[in-house]
Amino acid sequence: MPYTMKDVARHARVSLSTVSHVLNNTRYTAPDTAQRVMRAVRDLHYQPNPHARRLALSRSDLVGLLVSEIANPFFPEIINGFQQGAWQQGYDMLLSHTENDSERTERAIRNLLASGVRGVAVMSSAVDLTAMERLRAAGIALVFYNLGPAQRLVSNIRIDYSLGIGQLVRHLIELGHRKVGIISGPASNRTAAALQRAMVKALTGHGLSPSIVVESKHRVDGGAAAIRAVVAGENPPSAVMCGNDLIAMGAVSALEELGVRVPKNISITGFDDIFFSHLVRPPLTTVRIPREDLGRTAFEALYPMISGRRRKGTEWELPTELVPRKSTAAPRTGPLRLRRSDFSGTKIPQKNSAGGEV
Amino acid sequence: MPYTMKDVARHARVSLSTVSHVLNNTRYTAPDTAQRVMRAVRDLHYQPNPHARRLALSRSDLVGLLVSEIANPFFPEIINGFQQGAWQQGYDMLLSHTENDSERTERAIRNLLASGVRGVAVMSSAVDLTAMERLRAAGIALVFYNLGPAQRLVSNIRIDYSLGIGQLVRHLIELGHRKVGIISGPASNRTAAALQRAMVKALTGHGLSPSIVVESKHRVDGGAAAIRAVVAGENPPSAVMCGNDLIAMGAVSALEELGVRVPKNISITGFDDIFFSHLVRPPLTTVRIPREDLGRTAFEALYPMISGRRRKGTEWELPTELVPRKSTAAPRTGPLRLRRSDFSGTKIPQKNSAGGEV
DNA sequence: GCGCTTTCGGAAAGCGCTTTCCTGGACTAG
DNA sequence: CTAGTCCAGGAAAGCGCTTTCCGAAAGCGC
Repeated sequence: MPYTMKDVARHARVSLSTVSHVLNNTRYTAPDTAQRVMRAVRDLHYQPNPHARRLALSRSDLVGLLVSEIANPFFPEIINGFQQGAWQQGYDMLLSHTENDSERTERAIRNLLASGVRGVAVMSSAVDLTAMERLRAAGIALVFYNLGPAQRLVSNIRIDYSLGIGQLVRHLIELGHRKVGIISGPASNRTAAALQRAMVKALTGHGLSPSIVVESKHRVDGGAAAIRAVVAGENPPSAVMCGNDLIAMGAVSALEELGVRVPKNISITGFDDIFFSHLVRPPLTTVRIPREDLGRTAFEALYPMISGRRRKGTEWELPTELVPRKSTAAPRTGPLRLRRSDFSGTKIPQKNSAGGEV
Repeated sequence: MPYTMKDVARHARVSLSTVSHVLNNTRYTAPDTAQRVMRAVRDLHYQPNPHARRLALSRSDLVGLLVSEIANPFFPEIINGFQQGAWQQGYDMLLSHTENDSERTERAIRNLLASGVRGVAVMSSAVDLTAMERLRAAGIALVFYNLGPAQRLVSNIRIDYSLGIGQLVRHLIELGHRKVGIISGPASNRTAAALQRAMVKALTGHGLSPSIVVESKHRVDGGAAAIRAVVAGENPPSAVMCGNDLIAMGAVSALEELGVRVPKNISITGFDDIFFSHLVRPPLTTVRIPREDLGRTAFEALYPMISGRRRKGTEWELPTELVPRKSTAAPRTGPLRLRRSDFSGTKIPQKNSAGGEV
């Protein structure tokens, strides 16, 4: 059995309340009394019981982080950044993942609620907003990702897609591309829709419009299917911008099966700059979202609301940035030749453990 | 403020204790009384306060999962499997990551201890064993990964490397390889050492011995550096088995920079079968560790110890299996030609956010 | 040196739950 | 009809902490 506060009090020859006050800095205590307490704490390796503490406070030192899937390569850095921020302020993180499953989401929300988290960062746009409303109704601060506007107890972090996408489009145009296609994420996904708008707008800004727009799941298999549709059309584009890196990877794989070389015959770009995007062949030209910052910012956005400083949320914005690699090059000169697919290439599993839906 | 048990009791016109007993099934209650209670629970959407519960029980329904880094692609499936298992038995998971940082580890352990977890699965071999002893001394059940033997409160899950490695070596030999090199993980890492032994033993079983053994960090940059050392030697091997997939990916990248084609000029194999290993070019021939099972088994191993059924730990074993893909082929016929590295290839960051140290 | 304020330690209630102990009533047996 | 036996449900203590309130001692001005 670990030591309790009573043990510390006895050891330091003070009362229970004094120990608590010293530990929490909640009222002035004579220096040598405080010293005695601290000594006792150290001597006994005393650790306050967090459950008792939370019960007594009837509010916790917990903040939740809700992601869709742990296995999604988009999240790890966010988790780290968030936790770092939380720890720095003496908060603890409760990590929940929904796996895009309503039962699991339900359970996660209940858990969050019952644990008395002070705030929750919802780093997934594929999450049910009415469930979120339940949290807010319970007085829990929220921070969303690409949802607006800020309101009471709700902050919002907007990703400035236009910045990175602007650079990307300029990059493609400088390479000589004039026919650019888009494989975007599912239209039902807020983030994917916003990204697609940014892409179209950037093209329009240069007097272009997308030669084709295809929708795809944010996954490798989706990208493979989508690119087949793109190149099957007559006069396919010389460059395709994908809604995330996984789509792009799937596209590259499928193209290889079709005998189309990337970037020689067609340029492909990703989005997110997940860790593996520099490992695939060719390394992906993509746009980076500063994900560690995103996690840290998420906590920063939560903090004023949960520490009672300012209940009203605020808007945050994070930039994006082009990361040029090897999957883009000057456009091909002749027409695109496809090899009749013989299905001898890499099998791409239909259901991947690591999707990319965020 | 959420409803409390008192509210439920009032609503159901029974006493507090009856509610508790009904909820926990801890003594016989007349059917209609129980019904009334359950109705009240549903009507109020009552959720017990976990902190109060844990305080009262002075033991929690928590099990810890300790991993080294969230960002490590080795862990996501393990986390999922473990959580699944825990939830099924009504336990909750506390996820901690050490980031291979002693301060963070210390904090994680303290946290686990203070939260009163009943057991901890330590799914990282790069973790300080004396710290683990502290947990065990506190009566917390442990399950390790590739550490033996089982003892009081300590179970162990052994990965049967020999199975998959045996298949892998046979695969290489059938392709015609006779000179096989090894790039293993750091010798200081239990798991890496065990894997290396399995590789050597499998080769020996076929009358071969490794033509060269190089040690590397379990990371992409380590693999790149290691393969350079391997091919720099005279008469380099025609196939190289790597200690994990990241090493293999680094090796493939570095070889490409050197103008060496994989698998045409040299065969490279990985280990772990992380998600991305089928996405890199060429898709990696590797050996799969059933990681979701591993996570689930970790909880299963913990369960008898924490439920008081059996304090003594047990030994578990999980198989491994060859996953043949495209990074292996018949050996080259002529000598290995290197292009003088012009450093124009992909830059491989020295410090990756996602290492592979487990 | 007296009455005032200030300072700081301690007692005690309460957070929401579990669990032991007890009691009042319904039943059974003689 | 009475004594003994069950059985369902309630009262209350306690888990380890926070926080309010109280009071003793010290400090101060006059």
